[in-house]
Amino acid sequence: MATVSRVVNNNPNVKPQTRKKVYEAIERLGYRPNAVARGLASKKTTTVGVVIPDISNSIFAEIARGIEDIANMYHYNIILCNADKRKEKEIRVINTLLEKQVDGLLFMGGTVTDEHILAFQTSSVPIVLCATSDEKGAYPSVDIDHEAAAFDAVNTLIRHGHREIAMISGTLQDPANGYARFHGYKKALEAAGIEYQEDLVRIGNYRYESGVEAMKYFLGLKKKPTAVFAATDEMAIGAIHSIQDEGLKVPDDFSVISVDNIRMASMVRPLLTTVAQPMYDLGAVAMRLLTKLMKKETVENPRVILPHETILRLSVNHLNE
Amino acid sequence: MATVSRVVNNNPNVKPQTRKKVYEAIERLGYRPNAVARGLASKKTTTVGVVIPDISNSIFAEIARGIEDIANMYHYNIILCNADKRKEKEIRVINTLLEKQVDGLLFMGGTVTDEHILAFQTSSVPIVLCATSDEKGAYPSVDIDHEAAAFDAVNTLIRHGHREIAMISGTLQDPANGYARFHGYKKALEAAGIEYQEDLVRIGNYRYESGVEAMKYFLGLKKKPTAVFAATDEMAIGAIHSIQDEGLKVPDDFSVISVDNIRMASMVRPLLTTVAQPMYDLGAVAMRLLTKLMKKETVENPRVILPHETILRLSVNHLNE
DNA sequence: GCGCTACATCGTAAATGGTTACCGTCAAAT
DNA sequence: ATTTGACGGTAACCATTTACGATGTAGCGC
Repeated sequence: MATVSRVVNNNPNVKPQTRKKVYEAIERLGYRPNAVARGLASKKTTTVGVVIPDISNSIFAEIARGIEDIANMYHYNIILCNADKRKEKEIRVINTLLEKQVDGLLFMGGTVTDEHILAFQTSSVPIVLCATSDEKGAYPSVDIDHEAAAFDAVNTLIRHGHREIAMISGTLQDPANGYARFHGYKKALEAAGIEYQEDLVRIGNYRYESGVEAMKYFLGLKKKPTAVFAATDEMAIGAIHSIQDEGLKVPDDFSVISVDNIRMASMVRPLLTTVAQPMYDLGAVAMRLLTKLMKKETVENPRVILPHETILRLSVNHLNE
Repeated sequence: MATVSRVVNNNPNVKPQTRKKVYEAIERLGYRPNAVARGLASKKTTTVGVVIPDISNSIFAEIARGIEDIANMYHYNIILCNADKRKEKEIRVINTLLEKQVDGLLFMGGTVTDEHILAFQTSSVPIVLCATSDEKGAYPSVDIDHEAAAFDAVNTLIRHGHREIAMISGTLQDPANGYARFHGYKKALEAAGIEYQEDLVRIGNYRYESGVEAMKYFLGLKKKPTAVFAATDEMAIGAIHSIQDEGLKVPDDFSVISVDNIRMASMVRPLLTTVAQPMYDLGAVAMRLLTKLMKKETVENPRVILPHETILRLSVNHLNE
């Protein structure tokens, strides 16, 4: 028994000849190791839990792909749970994942509240936050600097001569895509000495339709902006179509910029100028970090901020050109 | 011990008073049931394996969402494995999933070859194919009728007066999105007495760019088609933009139709006319079927074909209108 | 009131399929 | 002959489930 265990686990302490015999028997009997029994005995399952808001959202799907690729590389499997950013569902899946004895946990979600922390604390396995972070910074995380990304986006608008800049924001309750990006907008305005005007920002829900709606509102203003910054690409694309549906042109009549760089950004006309967030890498780096933690390697910086990059395409113009 | 097991599993054979004491102890000790040990003893893991070509592909992501929702409803978790339609990776993940003692397997992939069948046969748990099916029809599956969907798409073009209809196909090696849809195209042509012309079909790789390329080719033909059928929405959108980039109009100069109905289809101008495939439902129904199989319920029809529906939007016009 | 039966409740121990610490054996080297 | 190291076997252990048996108690007939 022990010998079989050794050959299956590639333990060197077994004579090649015996090893061969074991392999033959395995073949002959159609033996398949039972990972559950192995997990019980070894206290390792080589699976990690991933809680994700919504796998059908292309951003998270891309992150998930990064996670899975790296997990696979290190011979982990992942258990995927959608939680829709609903707190009580998040807590629930965290607990079932922990019951399943995952070797580590990757958490993606909007906000991490005190209740989340409480759930995390009952865990004996490492946890890393992906595309979020906790207030206190107590947990390892990987994310981008949303505020800086938004700042850069608005700033490129400003550098193109725009001063009447509207924003289609997410809800301010959302710390990353909402609050932080909105604050980046405000700061960029402030840094350029432009006064913040409340009626130049609308709150959307990140979806295409809400971008269309918000833009309709701006189009109806007596004093129209010359450019709009959308918190996400999808809303930006909605805004572009809203503009075009009125017979106006992007970027001639309005410049549009946003943050994300989803694939669709290069599948619209005009090609969307946006600040890219490295989605695949967010997942990949988070998973890599988790593997280190699971191996109890010491990691220098457990809170990593990945760089963003503004991608100049065709939806932004110099004003009066 | 047995009593604790009983209360944790809601077995009625335990005095309410004892039950309460157990709950108290659980609370006090912070006890969390170990699902791995439970799995070993009960031979059930309440997790199912899902092999998927690519989770970052929006179609599969949507299917996956359907799978996960239903799985969750029946208290299963899912282990997600990307296999990129690469046979040897598919076989590999099937085996590791089986080692992990999943209670069932959901397989999505391009082709199911004899080697797949061989791997399936070693399984003691039910397997259902989703968005594919095997030649012999030996395994439960849920899919749409790709050929009929393509037929309907081409037929609506024909009913709009078009007779010079190009196709942007997928590779003919791919049984569903490739071969079947191509054959639907041919049959629709044939049924309308239109001669099939080889230089009116181009093979793409399902991606936007290949749609752009293929359309460029058609645009360069001396005798241009008046309409194009793309095997997938993404290629259709590429085609639309290719047309627009030449200063031509959809649908005035060219009609465009395809199959899929991804979200992006209603996020382009003009809104894409397409034959909708119920992606979420494909996943949901497949998972529901699997739950029945896992419970050893007898199922009337293990090979389900979900209906498709052609969605008339704005990318198709009557010819000479 | 007694004895018996039946049932509810609970505990015991085997089983699940591995890993691994520990020990014994054997052959080669010193 | 003794030491050493490679190799293989034994058995404890992992945290549950579950078959089975033990215990206690209530109901019933007499």
